[in-house]
Amino acid sequence: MMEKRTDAIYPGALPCACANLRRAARAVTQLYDQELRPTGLEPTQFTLLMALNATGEVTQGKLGQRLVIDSTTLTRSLAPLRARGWISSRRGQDRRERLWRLTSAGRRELERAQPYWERAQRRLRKALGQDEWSSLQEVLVRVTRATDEA
Amino acid sequence: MMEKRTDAIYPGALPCACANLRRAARAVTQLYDQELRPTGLEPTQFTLLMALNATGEVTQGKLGQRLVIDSTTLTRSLAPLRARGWISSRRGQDRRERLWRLTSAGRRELERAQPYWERAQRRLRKALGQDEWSSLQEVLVRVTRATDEA
DNA sequence: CCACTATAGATGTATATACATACATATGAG
DNA sequence: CTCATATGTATGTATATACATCTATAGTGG
Repeated sequence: MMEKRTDAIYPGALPCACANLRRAARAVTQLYDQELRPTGLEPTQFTLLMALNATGEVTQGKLGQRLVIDSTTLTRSLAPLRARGWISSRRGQDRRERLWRLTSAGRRELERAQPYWERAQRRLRKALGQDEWSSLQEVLVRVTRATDEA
Repeated sequence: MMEKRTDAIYPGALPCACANLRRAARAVTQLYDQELRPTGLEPTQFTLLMALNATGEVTQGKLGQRLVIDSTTLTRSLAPLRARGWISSRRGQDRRERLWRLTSAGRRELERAQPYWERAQRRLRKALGQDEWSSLQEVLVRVTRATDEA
């Protein structure tokens, strides 16, 4: 179990932007993971269900672009969700493509998990304050876009 | 290989702060990984060398607190660095503890890799602009701290 | 139609990461 | 001092993640 960090080293800025970002991602992932625990969903799995719910049927490649996940990584990340019947796929007109969509069981699962996710969101937003929360979201989108132009 | 995202879906904000953060971390990690490739170091490995250089000799637990990495995760993440002779460890007064430090070979390795890391830093800073770069670093530190209080 | 080349995804392999649990050592109540 | 409990790390197991490479399919110039 991760120890509370408060009483020892209070994480200061790291000189490396990548290290800073990864560290924050670990910290926040742990918070969301904790809240989502009762649902049995990993944060990543919840994100995939939510993304498919938002996009509707979408190819593996486009889903990867939206989430900045290598499309070959998705081959494996999506497999357990399919195994549980929450998503399904079919071949597209272009038979190389795989089109994914949420099943109705998947939609129900997403709805079941949503309150736990909302609790995580509220918990972080409250600890951060509304202003920081907003600027976090904005700067993250800009960073994500910037890497594409860099 | 990750595809350029520009010409298809331009990553918009995700409703989930955790998903946003993880996505940005993936994007930025790929940029740093690309620049660090010639050195043979993974971004995480570079971060560990840099952190040990900054702290001097430190226990595994404290190192984990600083980087928000579970200390048992470090058991495995540090192993390859020790195998290559860049770090070494000894037992502390408290014999349960393991104290880690950079070797002189490790310091040389860090110096060798530094220019590549700096290239990555410059590349991201340039794409982001100085203001966004600064606010990124600040908000990330606050988020990391907030999870400890949340 | 045919040979090239390009693209979508699958598979092999490796690192990063956490949690549950196990083990060794420390520490405090008596 | 001695036992009960707490703490630091190691190990078993699982997910997340990427890249290199492979295969199947698509698109293109002749």
